[in-house]
This record gives sequence, C-alpha cells and structure tokens, in this order.
Amino acid sequence: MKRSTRQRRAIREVFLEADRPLSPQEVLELARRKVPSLGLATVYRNLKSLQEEGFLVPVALPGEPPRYERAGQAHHHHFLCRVCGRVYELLGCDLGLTHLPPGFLAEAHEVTVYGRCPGCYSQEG
Amino acid sequence: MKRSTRQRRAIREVFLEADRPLSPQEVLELARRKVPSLGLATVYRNLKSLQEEGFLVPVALPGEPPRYERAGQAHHHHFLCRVCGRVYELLGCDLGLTHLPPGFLAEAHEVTVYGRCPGCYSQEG
DNA sequence: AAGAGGATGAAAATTTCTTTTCAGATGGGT
DNA sequence: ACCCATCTGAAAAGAAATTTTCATCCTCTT
Repeated sequence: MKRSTRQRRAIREVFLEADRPLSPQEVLELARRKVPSLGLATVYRNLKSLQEEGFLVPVALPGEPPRYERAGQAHHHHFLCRVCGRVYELLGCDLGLTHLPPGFLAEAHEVTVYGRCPGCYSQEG
Repeated sequence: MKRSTRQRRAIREVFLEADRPLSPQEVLELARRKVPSLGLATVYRNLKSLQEEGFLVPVALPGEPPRYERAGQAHHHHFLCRVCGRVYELLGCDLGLTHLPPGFLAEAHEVTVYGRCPGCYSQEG
C-alpha cells in the first residue's frame, strides 16, 4: 500500500508551489527546506511514482537532463535561461505547423526559447 | 600540424553526402563504408576538430544525444522520426516569437517536430 | 626513403545521471 | 502501542555517452 511520508508530501508540495519545471536537484534543494534530511535517491523514487500516478510529467529540453512539471496543463512550451539554467513555462503556442516536406507525418512538436529570465536580465555574460 | 587522413576525409565526406544531422554512431556506420577499420574514438575526435574548424555544428534535441550537421546553414529546425530515430532538417520557420512574459529576453529558439518520416510512414507502432 | 610527430584503434577510464542495495526508520491498520 | 511491509538515506552499482591512454601506424617534410 502507498504510504504518505513527510518526504513524499514535501516533494509534492514543492511542485504545487513551483510555477516552473524542476530538475531532480532543484526538487532536492527545495524539498530540503521542508525535510532537511531528504536524500537524492528518495527524490528520484518519488519523481518516478508521482509520474506513475499521473501527478507529474517529464519535460525534455535540448541538451538538458529532464525536468518535471505538473501533469494536465494546456499545450505550452518552455524558456531556458542561459544564465541561471532555470526553465519557465510559456503560455500559448504560435507555431504554424505548415510546410512539412511531403511524406512526413507530424504528431507533436516542442518549442524551446533561450535567453535571460527577469532575474538574470542585467547580468554580464 | 593538422593532417589529412583517410579517416578524417571519410568523415567529412559523410557529412557532405548526408542531407540530415548525424549521430556519432551514424557517422561511424556511414564512414566505415569508406574506411572499414574506423573506430568510434576517431569519430569523436574528428567531430570535435571539425567543429573547431567551423565545418560542423552540434544539433541538440530534447532527450536525445547530440547530432552534428554542416555549419553555415540558414535558420531552420528539425524533425525527429519516432520510428527510426533519424533527424531531418525542416526549412524555414513559422515561429512567431510571441508573447514572452515581461522581463524575459529571447536570444534564440529551437523547434522540434516529432512524427514519422516517409520511410516509416506506414509501419505499425 | 627516412624521421618525427600527429593520428588511429581498442580498451580502459571518466563523467553525468539514475537506480539498486541494504540496514534502519516509520506509517497506518489492528 | 504493536507489527511489519513500505520507505528512507547513504553508498555502491549501473547505464550511457564521451574522453583518455598507449602502443602502433601513417602523413608530411626533408
């Protein structure tokens, strides 16, 4: 039977409070504010089970290890800050999936925008 | 001094003949048709030096190890076939870079389209 | 055609990320 | 409160991609 532990609750809360996809390391750091003894293995175990129960979905970005975000959101894309490495959600989608070459069948698409987030806007680099 | 070896020439030719980004494994397989003794370490070494001399650029796709394509091409995006795993180039770009939230600065973007390529169009899966 | 230093191939080593192991802690039904 | 299967934390092990090592080969200059 699936138990409700402090660790599991803390990880779930972190995603309810976050407004952006989180990496396992970010989850660890945020959830340790609630449960300081938390270990990375427990984060991975709960990320997996929270996916299996449909609470989280993985977010893949080019050249990046996966992040995770809450499941069930509307179609959207992502912004990767090149300074701090954080990922943000972009509402809406302007992509006109028009001229594919003949013979290609499109089933899905992903857009990644790179740049600077508000907190890193004015830094050097 | 940089030498012109059979291996290096073969790898370069593979990219001149290919019309799509190639993974290190794909480069190995294609270049072995020209130089059967070719090893994977040599592929990696030459991918690196061909990048340094500006002949190749890396192509990152979500959740995928990097491919490489010829440098200097016009802005374009990529199509990943979910059946065979090959990546194709998509000419043009329909992305209206759109309503970013205030405070975000966009510097670049990437679009990945997923689906079936002509050769895999009618297969099951 | 001979010499010197870069290049190669195979295997071992690294790197990065993730999963497993295992002994001890703990949630929750009784 | 008790029991015990599940969960946890730390460390070891695994997986996957890439880099390094090293003995040998080969390209280029002389």
